[in-house]
Amino acid sequence: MILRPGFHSGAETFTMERFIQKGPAHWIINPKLTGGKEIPAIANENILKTITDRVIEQASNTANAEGVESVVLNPDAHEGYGAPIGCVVVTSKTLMPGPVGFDISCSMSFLQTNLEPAEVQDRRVRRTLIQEIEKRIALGAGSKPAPLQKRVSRNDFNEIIARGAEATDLLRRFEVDLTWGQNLERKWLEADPSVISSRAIDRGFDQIGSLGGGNHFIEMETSEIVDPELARHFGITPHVVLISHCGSRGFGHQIATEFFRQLEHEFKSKGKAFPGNDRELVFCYRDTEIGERYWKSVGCGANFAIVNHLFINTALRDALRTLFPEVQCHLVYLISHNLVQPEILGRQTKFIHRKGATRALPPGHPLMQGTKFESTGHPALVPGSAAAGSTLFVADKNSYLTHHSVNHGAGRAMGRNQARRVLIQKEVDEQMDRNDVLFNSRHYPIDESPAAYKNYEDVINSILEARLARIVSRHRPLMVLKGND
DNA sequence: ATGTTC
Repeated sequence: MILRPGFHSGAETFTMERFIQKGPAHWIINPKLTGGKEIPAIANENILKTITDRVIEQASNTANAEGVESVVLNPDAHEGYGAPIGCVVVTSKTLMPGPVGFDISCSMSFLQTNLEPAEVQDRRVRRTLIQEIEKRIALGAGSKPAPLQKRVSRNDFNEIIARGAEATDLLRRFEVDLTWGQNLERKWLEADPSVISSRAIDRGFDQIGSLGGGNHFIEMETSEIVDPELARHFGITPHVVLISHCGSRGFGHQIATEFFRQLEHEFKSKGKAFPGNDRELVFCYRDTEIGERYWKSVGCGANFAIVNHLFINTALRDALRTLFPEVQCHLVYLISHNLVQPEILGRQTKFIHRKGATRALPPGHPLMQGTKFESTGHPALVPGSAAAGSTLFVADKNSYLTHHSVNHGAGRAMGRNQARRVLIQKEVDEQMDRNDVLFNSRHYPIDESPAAYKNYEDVINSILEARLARIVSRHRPLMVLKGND
């Protein structure tokens, strides 16, 4: 049992169990801390220590919001705005912009190549590849139109946010490999550009095909196959892979900002209290005018993010081709971890909000019917850090505990300001050097240092011990590109 | 996450 020292209640001070164990790496937050709500947390004992009082408070605030039926914390849980990052929130009638996040449909993608690790071992080869990628993909905050973006017209942009990966003629024109579309989730919400503000379109227009900053990244990694049968089924081989993390840039941010503002105004004008007195926990009913607009808007954000990611993968393929003209690339999967989607839970369709949570649907799930993942479940990629690399999972028998989700990463162990205070730049850079991981800047962003994240092995072990998911393959970094904000 | 403060 984990004790919470110095818990204050009125005049007395006592210790209280913060978590109660339900199974291997499976706990609930003590209902006395959550107004009686049962909030599961997936964590081994080391990870449990990273679930701070503030995360518990945010999880409790979210669970007690009108319309919320379930909140679950994954091992990467850490403080967010409104709801913690690394959580799943289930509703039936309400939609919540907080448990989706500002970066609507932020996603991971996994591009399998047929390059041998030996072919990119030479540092000069990797250095050249970094330069070729930088020529094709804008990195960092703001708008720095890249070659692919410059070919996008206003009409193209409208089609991108309306149809996403189903805009096949457009994608063909941009030389996106259309076979990649089979391995991503294209049936999104009912996207409708007519509800999107001109400001959101203006912000997004210059940014399609760009990476962004913060924790977004592109990494080249080696592969180690753990489950040969599943790896073969997914198309994963022991060759070099390119994984990337990016979202909907200023477009999704603007959409989210507008809904937070509108809903805050609506709550205030009706004299309605914010859940947990936190304005970032505002919500709306799906069957209202604003609910309808949010639904259609999130669809547009998801479509932007998908095409953004397809453009990035196309640019990565083209960068590889400059050195390896015959290289073959196959998109294994592209999956969002910031989204609300309708999914069947039990017998009913619910709104599953994943905020920094990766969907991991099991074999036989209705949404997998007719796909190559029907008999296996789909791949769920969990990046760790530029030192730890990443792991590709598939759902295991207990994935129902998290409504079929795993964490979206290692999760921050310290805030960005704290990281800048306590970490030493020279040591961060030297660690990358020791690991022979090349990066695209003079200094690795210190607030993105592996040391700023939770221990990846503990995070992975939490997933495995809880039997949420099992490992298909593991990947170690060779080089990383980040926006230098 | 983000033209990092309506």
